[in-house]
Amino acid sequence: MKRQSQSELGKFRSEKSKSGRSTPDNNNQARVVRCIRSLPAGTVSSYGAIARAAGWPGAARQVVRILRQVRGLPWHRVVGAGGAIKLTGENAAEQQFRLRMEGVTFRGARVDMKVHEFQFSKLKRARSKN
DNA sequence: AGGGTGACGATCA
DNA sequence: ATGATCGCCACCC
Repeated sequence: MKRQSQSELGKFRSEKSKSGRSTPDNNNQARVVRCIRSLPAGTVSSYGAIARAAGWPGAARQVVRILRQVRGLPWHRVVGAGGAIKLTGENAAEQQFRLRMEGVTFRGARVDMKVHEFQFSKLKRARSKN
């Protein structure tokens, strides 16, 4: 079912990118960076959620790329969907450590999203008339 | 141009 | 919970 949403997003994106793609992905990158920097300590968000919040749905993998190249970002506050730590080995351990240091709690191996997932303002959708 | 690659995401067996 | 698939995106040969 939601499988379809991915292809639909794809269409939406490609059409839109064909018409309004004046700036490659610099703008997107800038927005993604802002979203990541806006994450308060003790909260987390997912790659996909960041992408959507930045108005770039479906670009979870790009979020990762940005996360890797832009230094100084609170990278540990970005996890996989459902709160999964996607890094491996030492890196995963460090991310978990950093999160715990900020008071983030886990449910098994995943971050307790119910409690720590940052809610990006969804005014875009909410403000149908404002 | 064509194919491979990821700190991804959703589904299904 | 785990692994396989398939879709998606920009990069990098």
